[in-house]
Amino acid sequence: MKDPLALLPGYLLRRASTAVLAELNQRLAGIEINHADASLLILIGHNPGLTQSDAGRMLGIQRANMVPLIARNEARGWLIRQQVDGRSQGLSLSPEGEAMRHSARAVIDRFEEHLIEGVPQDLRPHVVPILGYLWGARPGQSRRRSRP
Amino acid sequence: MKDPLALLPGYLLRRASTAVLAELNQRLAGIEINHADASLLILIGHNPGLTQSDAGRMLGIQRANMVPLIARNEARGWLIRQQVDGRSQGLSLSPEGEAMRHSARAVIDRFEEHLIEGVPQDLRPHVVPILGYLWGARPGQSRRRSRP
DNA sequence: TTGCATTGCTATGTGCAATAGCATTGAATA
DNA sequence: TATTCAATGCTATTGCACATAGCAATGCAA
Repeated sequence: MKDPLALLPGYLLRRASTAVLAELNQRLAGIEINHADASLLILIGHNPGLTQSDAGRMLGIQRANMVPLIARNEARGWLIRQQVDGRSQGLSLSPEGEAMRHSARAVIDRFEEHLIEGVPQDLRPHVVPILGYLWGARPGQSRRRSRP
Repeated sequence: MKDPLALLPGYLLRRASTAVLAELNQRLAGIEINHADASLLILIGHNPGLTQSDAGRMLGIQRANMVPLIARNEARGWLIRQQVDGRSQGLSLSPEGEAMRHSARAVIDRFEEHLIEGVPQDLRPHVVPILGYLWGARPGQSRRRSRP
């Protein structure tokens, strides 16, 4: 009953990701939000006026899939859109959105702390860099591609 | 235009996972298989006679979701089930399944190698352990839980 | 001004994971 | 041994994340 997959970084990455995401969402459910909405609020909070398309690019979400995400957060009273262009809309947080962003941020910070505690102390400084390399090293998936 | 999420392990983990998985599937598409089926074949190849439920537990897939997975791989002529019990079925690979497992394994090994090349040499030994900790440290998601 | 890229959007399909429930079967216990 | 309980494989359904194709309106650049 051995697991021939347990040494494959790709496999471990996927298993770790789903497990970690599941627990994060479980915690975020306590304040009635999910990780996608929380990420959006945090991103907009740090970059008010950001365009819907730009936000999608930074979050790795396609334009088409941004529509329900933005609509949902606007309907919840967290997001405000204002036309900057004939086509672009600048996004910003309402006061309620700002409050929610703070709450989410607190939950996430607590969770990240808990997460890192599962890693032996001497390896902790390497966690973020390694994940960054695993992500950023993907050619064609780079964070700074200009044309899809 | 700064990214306030870029330092969060949980966020990085998710982004890295989706990016890596996408590229792996792209490569596996070259031999007409996806990562889920490939994982199954590799697992069964190393553990012939494994039960459908056991395989699901090892792969983190629920019983209900194993049904189409097994059926698909049986329909492809890769998997063989034989009743060991009135209820359990032992899984094993057909010769074609064995061949496909080898091909998949080769693609995956090449990919993992490519993946690890994106990580600076001095950090490489830490990749698998860190991912293991991030995964295995999840309480309630442990690899060795007996009851769901 | 005319061609082209961008933006936000609709519609749609696919794959993965989760839940609830079911009949059959095996195992443990009284 | 008979009864209870858990496990197995399955159906049916749901929700979510992600992808593609296409569209009208708009901005930009040659």
